[in-house]
Amino acid sequence: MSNEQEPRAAQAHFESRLAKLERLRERGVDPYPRRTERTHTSSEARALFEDDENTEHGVAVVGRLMTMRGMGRLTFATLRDGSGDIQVSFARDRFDPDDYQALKDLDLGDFLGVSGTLYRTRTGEVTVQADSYSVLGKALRPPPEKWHGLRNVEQRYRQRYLDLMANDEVREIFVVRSAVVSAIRRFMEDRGFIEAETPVLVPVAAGAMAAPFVTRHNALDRQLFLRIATELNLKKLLVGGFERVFEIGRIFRNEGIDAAHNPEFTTMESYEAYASYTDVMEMVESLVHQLVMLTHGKSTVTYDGQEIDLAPPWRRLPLIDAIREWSEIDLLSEEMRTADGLRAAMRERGLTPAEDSSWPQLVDKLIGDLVEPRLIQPTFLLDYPIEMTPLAKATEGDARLVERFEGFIGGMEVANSFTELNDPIEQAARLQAQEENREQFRDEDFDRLDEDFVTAVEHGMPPAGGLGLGIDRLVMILTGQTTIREVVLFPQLRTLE
RNA sequence: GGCCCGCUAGCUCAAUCUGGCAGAGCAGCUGACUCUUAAUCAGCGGGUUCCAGGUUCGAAUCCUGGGCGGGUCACCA
Repeated sequence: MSNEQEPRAAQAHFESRLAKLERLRERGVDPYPRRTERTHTSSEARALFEDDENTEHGVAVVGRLMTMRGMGRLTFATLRDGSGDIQVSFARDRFDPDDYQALKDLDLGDFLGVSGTLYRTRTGEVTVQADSYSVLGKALRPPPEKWHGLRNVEQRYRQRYLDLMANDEVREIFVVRSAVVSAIRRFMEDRGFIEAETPVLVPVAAGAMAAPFVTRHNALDRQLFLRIATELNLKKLLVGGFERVFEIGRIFRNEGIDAAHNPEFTTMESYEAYASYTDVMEMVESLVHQLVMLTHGKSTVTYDGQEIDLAPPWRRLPLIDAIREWSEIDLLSEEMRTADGLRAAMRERGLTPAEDSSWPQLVDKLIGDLVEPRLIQPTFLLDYPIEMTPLAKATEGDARLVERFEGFIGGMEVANSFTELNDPIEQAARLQAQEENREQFRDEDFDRLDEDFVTAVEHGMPPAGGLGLGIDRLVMILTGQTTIREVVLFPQLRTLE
């Protein structure tokens, strides 16, 4: 029901529609019937007539009433269904007088069913000449303004259904998103990966460096977390004998909200036994290329005013080289390997690292400030410091680095991959070091030691290449959106009052 | 969290700089109209200008605080 807080004008509109609803009921019309007759979608009906204009085609169409133009004894209306719009016309001489009069009790936004015959109007529009109509769902509130749609950004997010109703280009973004997710699933299945569903509620929020959401299970009387990654459970499946697994799912990180971050977001993680991160690089290039060909029919997209070519091969750039080139800091030198030394060097270059940040945080900031914004064309950054990556295998010949890459497009991180660490003793030690760092730096973002996971690796895990792909950000690139809220149907907002 | 911007009728926007009756289009209501498609024509109604306080004879407008949203910086993989 309409609530009493509501402005008077809105209340009046609501009550006017309620009165029409009552009148329909008084005439014995059920405004919310259980069954619908539909023979054609609106685009099917139009095609049917255009294929053969000389035959009489009877159709029953349905849809939302978008416009209505009454001209005395003749009324035109537009219905919109999932396939598009179709015009219908009501001629008074084809109706019982009461039924024609009752068109007045219809409102924009109502769902209607119309049966009749297809014809072409004098102005050329394929139209259903109605013999009968029925209300399928009376709307008590009006649709957004018909020329300008809904512009208010806050309302677009809070009432996304109105946004979808009014703005075609918004609807198109989510159609593309669906096609992208579906294509990713097909790509993985075609390569022999099987899809897994692992728990969202977990006893330890491990597998990434991020702050978790905390919740509670009453019957078990214990604290649980929402997963911050799907990584560890998927690797347990490698231990169990699946050689190729993936999961498309929501993960949750209790961190800031901005144009590139929503607290819940969707990733595709995959693990392939007997592969390494170089194999994964090729898979990512190939997957993204396939997606851009699907959505654009070519390998290039325009993003934030820049032309980006996603065709393989992508640039491969060692992280250490990237940092050296754009900051002239040699991350491997002795003095840069301490937090104090690195912080001082960053300050000399005009950066503003926090006083209490840990060394991995500083490196992260260095990447974020100086490297990431320059990676507009697709680029793999290779080989990260071991301190910031506890789940990856060390690079051959340099124990300070691990085999890890991140994939960047348009200055955004979209992929993260390791040659997975499968040495249980080293794994336990590396995660233990994360625990100690978290204590020492009071930084909740260090990874956590999950004993169950270590036990699993102790049973023997095959060598593997793993991947995490940020689906929201990929969809941003593929739809030209510069904020994540435009590719998430219901982005997180503060609640009102 | 800092800074900047925004919030006016159901919707899209004016009026805010320079304080002086808060307007328009769409939507709604009444009527006319058998070829409209942003229908048209005639008429009507609709406002706690985000909230609270202040300055003033007078506040949508200026000031202070707050809310929500957007941008940006910081933080955050």
